[in-house]
Amino acid sequence: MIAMKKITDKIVKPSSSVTIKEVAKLAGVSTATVSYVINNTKNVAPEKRQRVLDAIEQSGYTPNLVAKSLRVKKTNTIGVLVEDIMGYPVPAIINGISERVEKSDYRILLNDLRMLESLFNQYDQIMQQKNKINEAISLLLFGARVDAIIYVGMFDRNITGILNEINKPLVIAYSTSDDKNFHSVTYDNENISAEAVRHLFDLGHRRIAVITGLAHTSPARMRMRGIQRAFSEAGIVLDSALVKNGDWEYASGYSCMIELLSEDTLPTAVFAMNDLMAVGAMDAIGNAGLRVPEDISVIGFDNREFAVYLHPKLTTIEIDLKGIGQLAAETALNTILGVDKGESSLIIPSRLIQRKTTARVVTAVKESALP
Amino acid sequence: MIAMKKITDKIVKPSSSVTIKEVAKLAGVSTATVSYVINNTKNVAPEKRQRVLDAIEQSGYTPNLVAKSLRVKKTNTIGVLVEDIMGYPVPAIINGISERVEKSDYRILLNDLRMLESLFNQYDQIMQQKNKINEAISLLLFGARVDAIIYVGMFDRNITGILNEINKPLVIAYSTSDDKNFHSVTYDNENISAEAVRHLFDLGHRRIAVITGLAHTSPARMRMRGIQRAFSEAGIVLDSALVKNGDWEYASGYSCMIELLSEDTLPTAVFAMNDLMAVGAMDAIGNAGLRVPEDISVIGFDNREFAVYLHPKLTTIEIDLKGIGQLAAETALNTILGVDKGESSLIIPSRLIQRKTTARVVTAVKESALP
DNA sequence: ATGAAAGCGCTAACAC
DNA sequence: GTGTTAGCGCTTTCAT
Repeated sequence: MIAMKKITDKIVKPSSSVTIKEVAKLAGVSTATVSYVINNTKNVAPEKRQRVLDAIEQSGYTPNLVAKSLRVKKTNTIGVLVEDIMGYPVPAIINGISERVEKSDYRILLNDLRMLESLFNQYDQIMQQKNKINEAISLLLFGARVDAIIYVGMFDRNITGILNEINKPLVIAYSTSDDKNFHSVTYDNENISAEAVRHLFDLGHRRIAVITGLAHTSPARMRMRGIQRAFSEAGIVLDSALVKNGDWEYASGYSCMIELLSEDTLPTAVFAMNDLMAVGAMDAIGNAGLRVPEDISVIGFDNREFAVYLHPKLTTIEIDLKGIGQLAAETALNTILGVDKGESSLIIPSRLIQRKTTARVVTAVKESALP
Repeated sequence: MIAMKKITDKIVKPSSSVTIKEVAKLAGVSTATVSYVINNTKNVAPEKRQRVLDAIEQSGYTPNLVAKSLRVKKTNTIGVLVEDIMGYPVPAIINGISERVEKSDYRILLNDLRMLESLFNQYDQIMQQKNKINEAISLLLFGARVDAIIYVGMFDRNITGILNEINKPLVIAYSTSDDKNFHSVTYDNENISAEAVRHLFDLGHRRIAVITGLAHTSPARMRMRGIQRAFSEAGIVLDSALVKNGDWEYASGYSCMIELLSEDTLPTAVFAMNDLMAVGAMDAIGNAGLRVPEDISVIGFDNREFAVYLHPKLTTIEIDLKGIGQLAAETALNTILGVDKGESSLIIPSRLIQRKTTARVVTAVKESALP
């Protein structure tokens, strides 16, 4: 009899149709009692509790979360609003969010703004999309009733003008915001840029060129600040003729490098503000008949997947994308619980990855000839 | 007065606290009437309808979707269960799903199984994860009450043993399933592989090597079938000494190519079953002092992002990932509506992208010297 | 310790 | 054409 019961238990499948009411009847208790044991919200007599547990297993009961959400006015769902899931940092950030959120029994409602299609990289047009953003936020908040929103940017820019009358936590990941009503978690630009040039200094480089990103953008400015700090701290002067303004794209890396190559005295190293421009620079160097890193060292930023398939493998800076996601989720969750830590702008450290495109400045001596 | 009212309308913010009841009171009608106009579900007198519309705008009312879901037993949400969002095909597939689903006013509940962490590419262990998968499905279905599930695979393998007692549509994207209870939408492997070797034939190649993926996997077998078909249709024999078994990873592409290079007569072209192995092969060729495509043509599969940063740019096969996502969503939506088209296994065509690693076999004549 | 019952916000009979 | 109202499945107050 007991054995039979066990077997019966096994073959039962979860079913959407069984409710708390039926479980209650099966266990011979009230629905309230069932609710108490499910949520551990009140003491119930051990034997009753067991009867309930058995009834749950026997019936394959799974609580209807939407009914619960309606009742408790809390969905245990966080809305993840991404500018574009195809944007290179986005999946890794979502990965981090997902990992953290799952631990707390929250779910993710994903909304993809699909900005890459409509923008074609015209960053300036982004602000035109504010309405679309605010509409999505409204839907998430007042329609789906998510408990918090994580906004995942792509462009590491300052987000402003987002609905400020919102009554739920909003944390911005990757991008930043001047608006102190929101939390933002982003990565270190300045210190790591300084570290990158220090790495070049250590290798003996002094004539260091930099290919910047779009000059007015926040990351370009912050990276530049780090670079300048490293120079001034080392008492070395940065030759302004050696800084060329790119636009984050491959082609600009290529053309900036061409310009650099036409100078009277060549740089011995170049810091490109992202990997795309770094590849462009490498190609330009190669086409000019020079070699990386023997003639010119190059260092990128982002550690894109392709960095490791380049020849030689690209020395670059890795952003802890997953860490950003985790911390963003952590922050959202804490704010929901009201244990907000206060600090509104969090920064995750970045990391320099030394690969093969940077080498010591030694004229006419190949890397392979070094000890 | 009118003008003032307009201004007042403008500054009103959406608010989560206003319910249909308050709108009804504001408009001087019943909640039923409000519901009728919101959902266009019954005729209402034009002036009443207008009063309701005004009241909605004035109050900033947004329907509480969780209440509605509970009532109509339908969440307008589709659960997207991905094996790992970091898997290369996944974001593009989600992109396609998102685009399609948004049009029909559905939302996406994202669940990331994060298999990459736990698997380390031990495909065989995947089956051990069945429990985890089924648990996630149960949660989505019976907890969150999604209306359908799209399972996004990474490994293009046959999915079996998934909960078969489910009462909601389940469509498998990218992977396939023998289980005819589910729809699956995947991409073309066989025809496009045949087309790739035909491309090589057209270029005059006859000694064509192939570096396969893990031999027992479904895509490896299907691609091989396409290759063999192309050979037999052309009346050319495939030298079995020229097919080497790789494992999808870079290193295997490299080592297989090394073996190939040690043969008495070299192949003039090699078809690697993915881009990773293609790069490995290219590197081996380069290290052996030979040149791509002058000495050996190479062709990959997947059109990974890095394909375009290689030297020369990789000729490869592009899978229409976004199309897979769109069709998967379309299928799920149709099944929800009961307008299921019947066909359980859908296949999206792939596309050959001719870039610079394939060239005509002409000994001692460089590509650039051709007309 | 337990249960009866109200009510979360909405929709859809059903009655008028 | 419009309103009344029951009820979706759950939690939680309030009695007991």
